[in-house]
Amino acid sequence: MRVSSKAHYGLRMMTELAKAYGGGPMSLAEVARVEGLPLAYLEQLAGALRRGGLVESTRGVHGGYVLKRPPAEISVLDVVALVDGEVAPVECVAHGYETGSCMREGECASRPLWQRLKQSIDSVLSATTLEELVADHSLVDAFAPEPEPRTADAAPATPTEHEVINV
Amino acid sequence: MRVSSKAHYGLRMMTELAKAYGGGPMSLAEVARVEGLPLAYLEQLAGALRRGGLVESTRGVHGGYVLKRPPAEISVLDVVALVDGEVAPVECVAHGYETGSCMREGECASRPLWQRLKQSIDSVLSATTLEELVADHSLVDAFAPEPEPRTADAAPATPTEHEVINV
DNA sequence: TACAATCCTGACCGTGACAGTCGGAATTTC
DNA sequence: GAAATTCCGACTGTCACGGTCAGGATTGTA
Repeated sequence: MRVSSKAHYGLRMMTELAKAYGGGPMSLAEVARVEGLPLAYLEQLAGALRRGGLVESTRGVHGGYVLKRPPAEISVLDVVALVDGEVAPVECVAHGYETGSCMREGECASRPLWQRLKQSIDSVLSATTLEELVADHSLVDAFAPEPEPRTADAAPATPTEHEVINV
Repeated sequence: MRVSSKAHYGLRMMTELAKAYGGGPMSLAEVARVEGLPLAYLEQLAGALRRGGLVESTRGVHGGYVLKRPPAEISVLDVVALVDGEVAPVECVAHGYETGSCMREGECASRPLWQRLKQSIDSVLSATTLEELVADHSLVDAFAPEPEPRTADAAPATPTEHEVINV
């Protein structure tokens, strides 16, 4: 139940491109420098994002990458799905699943659960756009130098935010 | 973004124990037979569940495992967390995370997102108990001998179930 | 025209987690 | 004592992940 750092890197790259949106293309070398990520690795991820239609590339001296759609129209899910493959907690709720290939299908007690889980994850990830990410970021820069010290030691669970699921 | 089959196995085992709840202990050999899982592997998982306080074991000829709490009071999250380790999409939102060990902390644009995601996952997983799992299951057994033949060829996605998220 | 900056591709590789096995010890019942 | 069980540690094979490398293709600039 982890987000791969591949996806994480992809997201950071896309965030940079989102910041640069409107201007000229941004080179991977620049992204790698700013974010402190290995260039050669970014090239792979960028390829996936391009093939997926999220970015456009131009070669040559002042080349680089540009978002194909405005940041507000690219969700985190779009990015993660492209670099990481489809997000599905278990094979039988994946997109291309063929009925019957699991056996246990009739007796499987937990499939509805996994479907709920996938729904929930998809919902959260598709509700956040690149625009919001860069917006949050500048916000964090502006305010909140310290992240609000808790009174007592932090409680492990946070049942107070249960309604967060109704996005 | 997958549930390991470790967690899946653990859940299947716990479901069996939930069915057997109220009677005597159930042996792993029995679980392995019924669920078609490798015994030696189950032993590892059972150990984790026992150390985590979810089950109780008795050795010897009629020994086996028993749930320590009624199925209605054990959530899927309890099980997954024990066999799989804490469920956190990314390190910096994990339970034992120490502030400052990430660097990028100030500039990190996506941490709130991961926190939302974790919340969402936790919420779904802790909302389902073992009791519900076995209940769903018997329901499936009782009705629906055939999984309702679709009229046309099955549609790949199921956008009709979007409201499934509001559980 | 040469060169430098880019994208682009495929191959390669080390490490670690996962899934699973094995052998044997300890405990209990019959 | 024998059989059924839990318990434990060590071992292993496979595979995805994270990352590197070498080189080719394309394009702007001097």
